[in-house]
Amino acid sequence: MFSKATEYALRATIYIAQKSSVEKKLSLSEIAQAIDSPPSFTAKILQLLTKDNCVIHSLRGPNGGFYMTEKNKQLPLKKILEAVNENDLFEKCILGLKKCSETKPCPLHFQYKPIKQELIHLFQTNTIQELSEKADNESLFINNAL
Amino acid sequence: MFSKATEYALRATIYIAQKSSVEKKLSLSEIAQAIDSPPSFTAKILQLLTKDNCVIHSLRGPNGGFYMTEKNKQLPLKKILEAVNENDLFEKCILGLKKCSETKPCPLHFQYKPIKQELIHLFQTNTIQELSEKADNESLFINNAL
DNA sequence: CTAATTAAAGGTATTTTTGTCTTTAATTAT
DNA sequence: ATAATTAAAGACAAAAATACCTTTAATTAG
Repeated sequence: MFSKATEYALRATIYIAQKSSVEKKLSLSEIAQAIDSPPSFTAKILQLLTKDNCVIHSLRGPNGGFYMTEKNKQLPLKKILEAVNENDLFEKCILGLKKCSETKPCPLHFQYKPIKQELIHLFQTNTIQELSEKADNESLFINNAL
Repeated sequence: MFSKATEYALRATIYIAQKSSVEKKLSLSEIAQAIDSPPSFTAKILQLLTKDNCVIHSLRGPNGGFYMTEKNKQLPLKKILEAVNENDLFEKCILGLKKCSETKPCPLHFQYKPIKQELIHLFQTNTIQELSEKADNESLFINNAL
């Protein structure tokens, strides 16, 4: 479904939302370990997420790291997809046809349409905060450990 | 969403269902041109689809080519995904977590679940025949031409 | 001010996916 | 039988995704 980059972006952001604040920043190594991702590759993805301070913030130096403001945490999940340039995933034709549209539909177009819209809805309506709260509770998790 | 290989597999199969029969076989070059895919790469994918004569049939030599029996055309789209080993796509966790399950769900698990099931349903209930009939009609198409 | 710490930036390496090309085998028409 | 035609098989190449590593810049603690 998603690329590894996008999966790491989603997991990392949920983790940062859950554990960080303006006062408490998280290091790259903590994040990568928590979400079970390769540190250096994760660094690249976190950089994308900090572009324009859009989704997460970062600060260099001792006690620096990655963090989110309360405002950031209110952003929809869609913002994460935008940051890693995978926002158009759900807009694409499921058969990979460039010209597929309402007026020139592929054979699956109208059956895929409602599903596509549910996916878009899912990422538009859920805030990062909401997801991180779920990850707090019970058996919900975001790492890959046994 | 899908890999190029899977997109080509779906488009090629729909085309073969639409245009071929036991009496009328289609050459690789015709198929690749019709669905706008690289011929040699498409050959590899068609080979997968002919394994065990599962989805399509092929015959070498003059007037040979690829074709489907009426029985083949009654198969669900899912068979195509199985042939190209992308059948488990919809089973996977949307966050890429190996251990995500009903009892150990990721934060998106229960929201993604119904969507996942609609996708599975879509590929299980639609036969190749049904899709190719849609591609026959009106403005429905399966190539990438203008 | 200096040293330590941390992310940013950029290059490199590996793996996977996608795409191409050549040779072989099967089939058919003559 | 022979030549032509077609897919199968397998080697090879290019591109993209993933992963790693080194240097630089920013920040802070002392």
